Amino acid sequence: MKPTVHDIAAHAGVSLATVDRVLNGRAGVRPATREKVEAAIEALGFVRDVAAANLAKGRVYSFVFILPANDNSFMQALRAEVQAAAERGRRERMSLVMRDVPAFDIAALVAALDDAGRDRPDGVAFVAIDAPEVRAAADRLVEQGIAVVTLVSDLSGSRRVHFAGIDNIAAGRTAGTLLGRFLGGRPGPVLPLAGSLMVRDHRERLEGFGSVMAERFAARAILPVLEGRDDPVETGRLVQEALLAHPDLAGIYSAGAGNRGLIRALQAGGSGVRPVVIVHELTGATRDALAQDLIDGVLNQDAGHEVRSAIRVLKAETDRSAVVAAQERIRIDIFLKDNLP
Amino acid sequence: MKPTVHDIAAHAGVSLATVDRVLNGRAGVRPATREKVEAAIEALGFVRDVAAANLAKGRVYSFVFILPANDNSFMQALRAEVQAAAERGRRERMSLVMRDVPAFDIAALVAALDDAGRDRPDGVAFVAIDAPEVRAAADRLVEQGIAVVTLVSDLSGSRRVHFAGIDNIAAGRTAGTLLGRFLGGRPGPVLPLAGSLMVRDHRERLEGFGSVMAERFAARAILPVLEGRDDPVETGRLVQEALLAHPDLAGIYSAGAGNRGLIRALQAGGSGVRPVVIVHELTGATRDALAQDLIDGVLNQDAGHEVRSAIRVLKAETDRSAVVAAQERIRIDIFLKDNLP
DNA sequence: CTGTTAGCGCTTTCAA
DNA sequence: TTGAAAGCGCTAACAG
Repeated sequence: MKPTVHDIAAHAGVSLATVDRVLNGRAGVRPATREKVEAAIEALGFVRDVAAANLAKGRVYSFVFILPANDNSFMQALRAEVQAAAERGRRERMSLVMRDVPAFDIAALVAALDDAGRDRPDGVAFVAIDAPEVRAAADRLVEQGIAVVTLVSDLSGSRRVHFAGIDNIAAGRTAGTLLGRFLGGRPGPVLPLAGSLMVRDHRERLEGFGSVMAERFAARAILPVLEGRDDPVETGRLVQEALLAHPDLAGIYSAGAGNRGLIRALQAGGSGVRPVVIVHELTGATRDALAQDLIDGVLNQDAGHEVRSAIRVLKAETDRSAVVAAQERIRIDIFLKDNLP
Repeated sequence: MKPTVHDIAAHAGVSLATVDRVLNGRAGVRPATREKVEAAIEALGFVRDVAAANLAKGRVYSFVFILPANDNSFMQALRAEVQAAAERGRRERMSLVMRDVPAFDIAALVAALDDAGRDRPDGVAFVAIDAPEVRAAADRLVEQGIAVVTLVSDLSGSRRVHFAGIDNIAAGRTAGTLLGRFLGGRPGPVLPLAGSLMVRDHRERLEGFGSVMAERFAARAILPVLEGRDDPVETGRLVQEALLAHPDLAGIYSAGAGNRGLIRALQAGGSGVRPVVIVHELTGATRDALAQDLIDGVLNQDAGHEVRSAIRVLKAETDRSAVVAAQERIRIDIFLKDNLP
């Protein structure tokens, strides 16, 4: 049978309370006593039962998720995943509240972070805007002993314990290789599209994309980046114009959201061979477009995985326990028509 | 505060024991009483605390993993993941034992399954060989009330509760599209490679591969499948011969293991442009080959994910609780040089 | 500084 | 058919 606190108390010749104090690193134990207990723990190979401990503590993990009130499909999916996790959480001694903040609003995000801190939750997860004020606010939470995790978009130089999101430079490079190789010898320029170059993830994707194109497909002309503000209408308009301006357009890489507009423009595109298209995020629209051969590949980050991972990391941080590193690496999923889930 | 068994006992005007009997569907409760309790559960929105229940039961989940004593990198990785999970399990009231059986040996696998059943574990996970005898043995376990999960390779028509592995037909199709598109207009035939056509996963991969080639790249000549028995030496020899016999060989799809041999043959290949190569399973060898531009893409199944998923499903089955379906779908990971983990 | 004792939420004898 | 009471492994007052 696995040894329990009782066994180690007996073995060390002390009471349960003392064992508990040593186990939890609380003060008020004479060094000699502490050593006896530690020796017993070592000797019996004791590992504490976290479930029992949490039960005794009456612990309820309390986490706050702060998400941008952005209306694109990806953010909707992310919110749905947080919601689902919150519901499951009831079964597992976890209270998870979700708060919306206006998108791309630094002041609002800072306020939300400070606000979240006031309730003294065990952990906070949020989609970062990469700004010094936000970094400072995140660090204030860490200062209070609250575990902080960034979600989808990271915050450089901050003391957040973890980033639950993909490597966007690698994603951009992957898109570049896919697009370059799918194009093969087909002539014509390539159009990069983003939501906004102010957002770190889009910027990094284009950076990765650009470097691969320069390294491996140097002959290919790259048009200037168009910014569609993650808005389907705006994006659609920009693409339509580009298709007219460049009848020989060979490829499109859409690093941002608003792909419904891109897809509509492609459908309307009409005559000629359509360009090779790689986009981000598997949504209803991009999924259908892939199935109908309107686009060629979708890079995706799994919102469900990101949310579950953020929760696991926050829990582990609260318990001071370890995570399985490999499980918390968010993959860059590549979907072709053939491996749609 | 979340309602507990005490609350519902009070609300229903019965004792804890009766509540427990109803909760666990045990006999010996008058229908009228049962209904009172069920009404209280409903009214208070009670959800049982599984951790507390397991503590009280002194439950230790007991699972057996049966893996082929196959020496390729993938199986080694799989065994390492099971080992790691077993170690973590000590912390989480789980006893996980791993048993080896000779690879591709139906009788040995059947014996191992029957043997596992004798210890009456809560669940068994194993890499299936798709044969009627194995199916019967698996069903015998299910009959005993043991949860059964197949791992990596599935068992058609059996009563296993879950398959923790990838969709191999889709994987083959994906490989086909990648290879076909990477080839573009480059002339020359394509060589499919497998470990053995007796194994279901390899067969399915080639099936998917073949259908995509026929549908979308009909002009491309496909050479007869070569079987390398998942052995590096044998596979290397076959590829070397093929390279000599077909100097214009344009592509290779390796659906099985033994890729070290393939890679060596490619390195030796020397003169001319090397074929476009897509293989399965990210190992040390395939990873290096990808980084060095010796091969073009790796399809992968995440052994760690498969093992963790199998465990989650077995646990859920034992507890009669639900899983997050999306979390248990094993992805077909696609790795290019640019998104290596 | 250390020990005693009463739980956390649930299950399980053993009586009634 | 039902209930009282003890206890799973751990923590947290409260004494001493």
